[in-house]
Amino acid sequence: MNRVRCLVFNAALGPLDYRVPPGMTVEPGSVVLAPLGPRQIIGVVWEAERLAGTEVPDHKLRPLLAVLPVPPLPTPLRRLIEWTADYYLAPLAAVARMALSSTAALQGGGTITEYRLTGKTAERLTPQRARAMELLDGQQATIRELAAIAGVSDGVLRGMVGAGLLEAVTVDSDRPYPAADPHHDAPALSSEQAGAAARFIAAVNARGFQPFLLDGVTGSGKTETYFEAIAAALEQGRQVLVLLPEIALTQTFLKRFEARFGVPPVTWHSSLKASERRRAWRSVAFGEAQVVVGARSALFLPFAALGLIVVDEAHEISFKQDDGVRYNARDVAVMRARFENVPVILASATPALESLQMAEAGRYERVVLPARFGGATMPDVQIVDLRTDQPERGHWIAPPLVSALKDRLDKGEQSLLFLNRRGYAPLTLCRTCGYRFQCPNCSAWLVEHRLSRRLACHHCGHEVAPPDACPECHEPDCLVACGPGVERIAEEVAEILPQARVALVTSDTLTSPAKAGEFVEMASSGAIDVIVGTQLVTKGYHFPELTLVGVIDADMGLEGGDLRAAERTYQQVAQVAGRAGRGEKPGEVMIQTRHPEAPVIAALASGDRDAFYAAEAESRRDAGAPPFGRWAAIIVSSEDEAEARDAARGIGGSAPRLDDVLILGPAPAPLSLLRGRYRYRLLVNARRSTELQRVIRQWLDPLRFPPGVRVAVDIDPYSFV
DNA sequence: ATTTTGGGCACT
DNA sequence: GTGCCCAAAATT
Repeated sequence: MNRVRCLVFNAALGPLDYRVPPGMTVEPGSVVLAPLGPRQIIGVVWEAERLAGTEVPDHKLRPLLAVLPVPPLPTPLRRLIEWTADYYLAPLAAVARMALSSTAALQGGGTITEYRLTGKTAERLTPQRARAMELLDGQQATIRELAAIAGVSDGVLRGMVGAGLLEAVTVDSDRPYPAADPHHDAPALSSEQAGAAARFIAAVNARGFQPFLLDGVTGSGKTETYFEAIAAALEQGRQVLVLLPEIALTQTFLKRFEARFGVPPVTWHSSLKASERRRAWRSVAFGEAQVVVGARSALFLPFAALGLIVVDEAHEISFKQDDGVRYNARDVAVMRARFENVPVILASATPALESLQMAEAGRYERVVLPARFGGATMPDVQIVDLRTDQPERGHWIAPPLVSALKDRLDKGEQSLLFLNRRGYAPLTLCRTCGYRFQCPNCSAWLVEHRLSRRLACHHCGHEVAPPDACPECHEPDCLVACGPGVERIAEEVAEILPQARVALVTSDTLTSPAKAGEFVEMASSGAIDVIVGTQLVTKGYHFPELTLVGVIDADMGLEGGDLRAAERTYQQVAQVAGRAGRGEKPGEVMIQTRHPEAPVIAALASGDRDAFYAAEAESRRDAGAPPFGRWAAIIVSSEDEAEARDAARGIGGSAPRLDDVLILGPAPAPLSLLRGRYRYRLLVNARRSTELQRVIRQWLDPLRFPPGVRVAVDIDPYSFV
């Protein structure tokens, strides 16, 4: 009997065996529809020897219902799915689901109805019909498009369909994307860029696994360099995946791509509509999409003939997914390249220590672009010590930065103030009774958003209108905003420089590509004097007139639950500093801090990147932190506080006692209440050589928990929140 | 995850 | 015996 093992899309279910009915052919990777009880589910045929399953006798097997009209998931992708599930301790079905992320795509391509002239003529025509007959000659499009071309209403055309003058044609709506031209507008590269590009091109042509660390200062032209590698892959007729942090997927990047290759790339991100998602997924699977630029989820697309992977801004922590399957797209990208047997380029001006270490160990080839493109110089960095140069009461911009801002305004140059905190103020309290506005679902303060008149939780989306009186003591007009957010900084700038044109740039103000485009347009044309923004402004933008960058609070990132706090602060400040002086005029950066002596601040001041990385490496080595040791977090959550605590204690109580594994906790997680769930956390710290996943699997697998308790394991965590 | 099943219990 | 609720088992 012809039986196959299937991975079905249900994380609670193991692999299931089915019978292949006569006349149906399947192979590993085939996407199939299978019966399950009274229901139908989607599954993927898998190599039986790779999926442990309980033996079921032949007579119990039910036949598969259908093979879905998509190419089988390619072998390298199946190996990647297995690796990801194994490494991140995630159910195989949950990972496989990420690869089949468009249900619509699995049902087949979409169709739309277009119309064209039949060639028949009528003896008498109304003026509109005559006009349409003339203008629509040789055209084929939807009714709406034809109506626009002919300058008549839909009704006229529908009448013509009825009269047999127009005929319907069903066309594939998932039509191929226009072809990218590798030679469209090849730029002149500096000799350093050309050298780097040559390395990448050679690797693409060699068609083998080769990881690169493209390490180049901000403004050194990394993008142009890897564009040449993309061109090489296109010439071979192979596909390319470019991963970007979601916020860098801007019009700016797409325009640069279009300028180089003549057409925009295929994009993939979470806000695609179902039909766009279907079109993109299918064109990737059938090998038609040439270059896909996407957020981390693009990593699991079913490329038919991948030739190159690029991870830009590879240091970005947003490549780490923090719910569901907690994978790091940067690391999974390297594994995908390995299974696909293609080169992968990790590009960054501020690489993660983990990536630098891999380069030093010779596992990645390091390609360096040490200087800015076109002769621009690196900005001059100054430290503003907030302990001696105090801002006025209720203000956050210190005197030296105030005078620098005035100076730029006088000269007609642009400034950028960076503070990684949305809203007006992070805390609102009652002056009379001390009441603080807190989220009912999370252990977090509500952030005041003055522009939208809301108090909002940044973790769960809870919002309330700010009341006039204190909810606790009912005293009117007693609520005070504590601490700064970007809105408040913008207000302060307006106060200091009343004549300046100030733009506020956060995810609250740049809510659409159109608004982002508008901002870029205004900033480039000199219609903005001061940009105040969150990390949204730290990347992707290039404003030649921007000569001053002020970092409002460089110490902020050093607090909070981040294992790599110093590194992240370094990266954020270095990235935002890199916006300054990219044109002909040199840039200046002022960093406000209360800890000028902290190694990360000192390194930023002196521009001595190597010293920072060396010091950071040393402290990580001492702490047994990555890349010298390994971390994992176990997060136990429940809507019931006691239930979560008991489950966490149960896990702690059965912890293995091993020499090279240190287990901390359980303790309440820093965000002990998140979206209505109480959370406890254990941290596992192990030597690099430890088989951490095996230890955790053997530890947790035998344990059973009440139905409301969720236990999540985070391998290589970034956030300890 | 969803559906089916079966046991315990109250009620007729 | 029947209906109902909830927990446990099965789903290939």
